[in-house]
Amino acid sequence: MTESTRELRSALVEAGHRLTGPRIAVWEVVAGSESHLTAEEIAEAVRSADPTVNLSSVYRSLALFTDLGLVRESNLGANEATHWELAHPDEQFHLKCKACGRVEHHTGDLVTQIESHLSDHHGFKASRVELLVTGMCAECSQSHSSNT
Amino acid sequence: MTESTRELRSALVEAGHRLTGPRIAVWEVVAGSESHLTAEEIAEAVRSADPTVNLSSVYRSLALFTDLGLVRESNLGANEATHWELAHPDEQFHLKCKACGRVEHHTGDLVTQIESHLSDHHGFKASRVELLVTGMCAECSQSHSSNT
DNA sequence: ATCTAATTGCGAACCATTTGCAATAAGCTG
DNA sequence: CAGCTTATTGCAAATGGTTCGCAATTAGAT
Repeated sequence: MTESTRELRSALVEAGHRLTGPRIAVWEVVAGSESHLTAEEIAEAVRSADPTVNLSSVYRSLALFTDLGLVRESNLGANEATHWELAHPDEQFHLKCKACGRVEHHTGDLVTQIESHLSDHHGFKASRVELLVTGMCAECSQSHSSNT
Repeated sequence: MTESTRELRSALVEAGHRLTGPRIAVWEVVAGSESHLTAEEIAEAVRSADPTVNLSSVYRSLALFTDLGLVRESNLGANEATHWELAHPDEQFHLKCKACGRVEHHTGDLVTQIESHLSDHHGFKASRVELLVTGMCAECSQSHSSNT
């Protein structure tokens, strides 16, 4: 049993759930990936290890992991399927390049600033911040412009 | 013809589109509402003026208006239908109260700060910023806590 | 090894959204 | 105003992501 599976088990057991094959498989995929994956992509990767795992189990595992705070769900654009990734704090937000399609994380204290501002001046207690910035990444801006 | 319809017409004509009944109806609803509406809600309101307007026409009108920059599409939570509202600048972001469900706008320069930071330090040129803060609004925090 | 409830696979259901197509209507043009 | 062309519409069916009901399976406790 890998280290990451051990972590999963303790999280599950603590919340009164069972450690099962499909859950382990889904977890390994999400935990082992740097990127944001759709349920279908996760299912595909899972099936390469165990072809019997069903798509609905993938969805169910992801929903459970989300509840437990193990993974994070995000919408990276209207009409796009939901993407999942390993849980990360709110301060880490998403930068999406509309040219190459890559989605990166960016960490800054700006999100924290927003939270304190809202709390201090407007009595709004933020529990979750979702920030998606769409635009052109440095590399794509270069290649799309005729430079000196 | 109302003032708002006139605005719509010039935007449509300028882009080579026609001013039609369904488009006017959809526009009046969106422009006349303070809140974020789903396509279904818009269709319902439209039908009270003209019951022959079809849901697909509502979708098509909204898609067109979005292209033209007249309305803004937003995801206010995973597994929720898309919501539309009159176009507004990025600096105006969304505050969603998880208790009362209300979605408000909040305007601040924080979004602009993020844009300049990304541009100056990371070469990332933002074209659109979507910021959704979920939490408890001032009123709900009060009523949910036993205060002094 | 046995037992029970949680979990799974499966297929069907669901919901928001999109699409193909024939019928309609907007806005020229004369 | 009538005629014409093409964009737009209504309809119904298709789509795609996600959820659900249920019988079969399996994790983990005894």
